[in-house]
Amino acid sequence: MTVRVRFPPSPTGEPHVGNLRTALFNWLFARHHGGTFILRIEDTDRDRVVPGAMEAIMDALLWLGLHWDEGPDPQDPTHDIGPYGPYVQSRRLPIYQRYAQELVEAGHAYYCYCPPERLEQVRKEMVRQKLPPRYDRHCRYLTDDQRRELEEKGLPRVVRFKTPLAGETSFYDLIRGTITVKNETLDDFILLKSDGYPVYHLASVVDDHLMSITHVLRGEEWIPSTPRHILLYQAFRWQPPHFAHLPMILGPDKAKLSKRHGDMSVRELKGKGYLPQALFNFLGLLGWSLDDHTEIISQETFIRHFDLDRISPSPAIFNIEKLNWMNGVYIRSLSQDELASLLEPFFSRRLGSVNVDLLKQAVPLIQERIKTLEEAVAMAAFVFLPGTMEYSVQELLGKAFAQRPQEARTALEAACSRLEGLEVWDAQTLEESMRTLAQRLGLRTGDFFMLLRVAITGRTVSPPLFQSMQLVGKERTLLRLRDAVRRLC
RNA sequence: GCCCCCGUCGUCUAGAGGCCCAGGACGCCACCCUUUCAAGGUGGAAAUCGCGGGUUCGAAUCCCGCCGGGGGCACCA
Repeated sequence: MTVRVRFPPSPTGEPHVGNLRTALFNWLFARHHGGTFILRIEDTDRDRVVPGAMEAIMDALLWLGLHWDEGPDPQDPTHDIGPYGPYVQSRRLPIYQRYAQELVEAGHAYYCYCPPERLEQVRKEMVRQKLPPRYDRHCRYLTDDQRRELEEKGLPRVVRFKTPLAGETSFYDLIRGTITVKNETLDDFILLKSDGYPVYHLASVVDDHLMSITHVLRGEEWIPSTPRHILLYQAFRWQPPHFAHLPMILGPDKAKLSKRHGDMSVRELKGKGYLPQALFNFLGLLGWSLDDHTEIISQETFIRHFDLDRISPSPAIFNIEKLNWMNGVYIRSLSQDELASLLEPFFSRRLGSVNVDLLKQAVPLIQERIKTLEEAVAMAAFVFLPGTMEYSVQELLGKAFAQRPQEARTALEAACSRLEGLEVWDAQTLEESMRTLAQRLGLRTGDFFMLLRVAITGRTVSPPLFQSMQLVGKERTLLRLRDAVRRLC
């Protein structure tokens, strides 16, 4: 039997790394086993559906390189790819209604006419008695006459599952082993809402069966509802798929990742300049390991080795520091041209369109200094900015010249006249020239260079000075040095 | 309140009875390199394997209890 797995997001907002990790593990599992990876959109809650969210999810998957074999067509999401469609649940309503009806007829489900207010009341009363807040099964025991009467009133109704009152339900989790729950702790959950839409439990069980899903790999927050799903499979007389509940990804506060952790959204990460390869690698190691020492792992290697037996059952905190490091590793592995073209949009967004050729030349100066693409802008802006830089006199003088600003001025003036006469303007010449000048002035090279650095780049931390000067060019370099002199008058 | 899951350095993890007075990685500290910052190199601090009982010649690894953390309990997924 070939493996068929699915990633079933609900389009209710920005996808975050937790969602993406689930998608990644499903994708890796499918690829490793030569199986099929399916994208299914679970949009059965009309109130929570956010316009554009479905597109955002698809963009995130594509960005990471997780292409699906079946699901909405990325070119045109109103169409489907694959033989088991539609893959958007709101387009499958009649199917769920038919199966709900079947369950009612088979005596596994019943209509419930209880208004929300009554349910609320019941729940409150349960809590007051320190009992789990559950439905009291009122409508389960309606007589035929009562039922007919309510039916004639035309009251809105839902379909509820007739959960067995006794016994227990268990399933084998591929990561955690057997998990058993007493049926008496379960209630008669809703299958079909009064608006005719199915609830998750029904929709996912029906679809997983109809789509021949073999393995359900989902977050561990689903463990408590899996017994209900098992009960549904039994009621339908269907063979349930295998289950594996993945460890959750937690925020730094050790709580489940949610909208509250806004910076963990894929859009945010992409916007800050994390590379998809880095995120892929990082996420792949959150709950899974290749061995006891390998950290940088190619997509091919992941596919070759990924399996469920090396997934850890315990939750993991999303450690952005490690992602930063890993992103730096991947940035350094890029070619000059690749990095330049990735950097281009970040620069032009902040500085207006930039000279791509100049950017390409600037890449070697920043490549090993950045952890995210976004950082490059602040680090290399001085290369592209016209005119003088912004900084304080205090920064310019630093500790070395704080007590002797006149010496700093003299040094800068000397640098100006020395540089003016320079015929060749490359890093090597500049360095030789400035080194001898520092010696002549009796200044420590470090102190003197820092003066130049702040004047030319506007910062006390910058890429190597002379390569920077080379890129900035003679004209702007002199302009900025003279400006620095002026500030010291 | 009830049910379920989880528990090895701050964090991600290796470990499936002796190879472990616990290995790797991020981060942190120091030194080297060095015009700043990085990158790179070398070294270091950092887990009494949540706690307490067993089982065993021997336990991070098996069993029990406890504690702690998290998740679930909707006409949300």
